[in-house]
Order: sequence, then C-alpha cells, then structure tokens
Amino acid sequence: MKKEDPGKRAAAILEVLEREFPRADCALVHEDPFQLLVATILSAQCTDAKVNQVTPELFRKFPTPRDLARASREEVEALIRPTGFFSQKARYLREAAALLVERFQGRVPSRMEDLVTLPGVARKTANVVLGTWFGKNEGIVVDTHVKRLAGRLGLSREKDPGRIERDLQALFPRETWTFLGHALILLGRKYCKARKPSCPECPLRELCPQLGVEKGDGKSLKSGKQPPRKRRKP
DNA sequence: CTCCCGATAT
DNA sequence: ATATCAGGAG
Repeated sequence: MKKEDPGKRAAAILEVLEREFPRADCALVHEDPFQLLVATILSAQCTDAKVNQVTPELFRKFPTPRDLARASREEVEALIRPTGFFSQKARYLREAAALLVERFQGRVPSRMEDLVTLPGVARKTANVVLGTWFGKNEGIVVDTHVKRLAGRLGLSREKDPGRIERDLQALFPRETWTFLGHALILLGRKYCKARKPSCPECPLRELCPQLGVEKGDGKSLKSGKQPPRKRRKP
C-alpha cells in the first residue's frame, strides 16, 4: 500500500514545500495586474532579477496600458533591451497594451480565455497573473524550472508544458496549484538548479527519485535509465 | 521544428 | 566557450 502511491508522494512533497517556502510568492516586482502582466511577458528566458531592474523605469514612463500602447517602439525596446528578445517583447507589450485598451477597457482580464488572446501570453503567463494577482487556482505555472523539476521528481514524464500541467493537476489539490508553482520555482532556483543541483542540501532529497547523488555534483542526474515509457492510448 | 537575444554562472 | 534564465509565436 505504501509502495509507490504517486498521490501520497505528491502530498509528502507538498508538505515539505509548505514548510520550506511558507511564503512562496511571485518574485516579479509589481503593484497592479498590468505591471504583473508586463513583467511576466518580459520574464521569458530571463532572470526575474533582470526583469526587476528594467521595470521601474518602464512603469514610471508608461504606467497604464494606454501609455504603453502609445509608446514608441524604439523607446520600449531601449528600456527592455537587457531582458533579451527585446524586439519581440516590445511588439508583444505594445500590441497587448493596445488590445487591453480596445477590448478590455484598459484593464487586465481575469479570465484565462481572455488572457491567452493577448500576444505574448500563453498559459504560463496567464497562470502567473491569475494565480498571483487574482487569487485563482486556474492552472499550474509550468516554466523552465517546473518543467525540469517535474521530470526530476518523477511527477511527469512529458515534455510538453501543457501535458506536464495536466499531470501536476492530477497529483495536487486545486487549492495548492498557485502555491505549487511558486514553491517549485523557488526550489529550482535554490537547490534543484539546472546546471549544478545542490542535492545534499535539498529538502526534497528523501522524496526524490534521484538518490545517491554526490555532493553538489549533478552528473549522476543525467544517467540512470527510465522505466519503459507508456504509450498513449489510441 | 526554428527563431527571437542579452546577461550571467560555470 | 557554453548552458541557462518565471516562453511564445510562426
């Protein structure tokens, strides 16, 4: 009975995460949902620390969707350049801001179906806004950290973020979804890092399929064979 | 699948 | 030098 119940292991993982990161929250600095949306769009393939460096000036110059929609492409690009992908992100931001004005009365919508119509916004970004600002457990944020940890912790074998999110939703109670995303990201940044994971320090080491990993050296994370992959049903 | 792209750690 | 960072679109 105590063999390998995935649900019980998930519950145990959740318990550790709640103890380790009792105040897990979004690290992107923001004061309103518009700022959170902008910061989250900027956070693609970029550290949150870098995003937080550029957003104060960006928000000071363009406090509302209307302001950002009117901003020049050149100025927005210059302000967000350090976050990378600045050309794409500048286009997303200005077009999204224009759509907020035209179709949503200059406000950030609180429904998933509306959020994902905005350029540069898919489920990951929408989940951040819905969970962090609106307090909804609509889904689970699956970013690069959650994707990596879901694999290492044996919570999902999928690669597609949408399928990983489905697997996690089946394992964790809905009311924990927003917390789970924030906590896994904190764990990923502090211990379960992509390059050099600190397994000996990790609070989840007892619950992790990656067992005898030598101190700080993540090499053994790569080896180890997976159980036979179960094929999808016809 | 590729492309977008600067900053930082290793 | 190279991998990685709170991804999304074509």
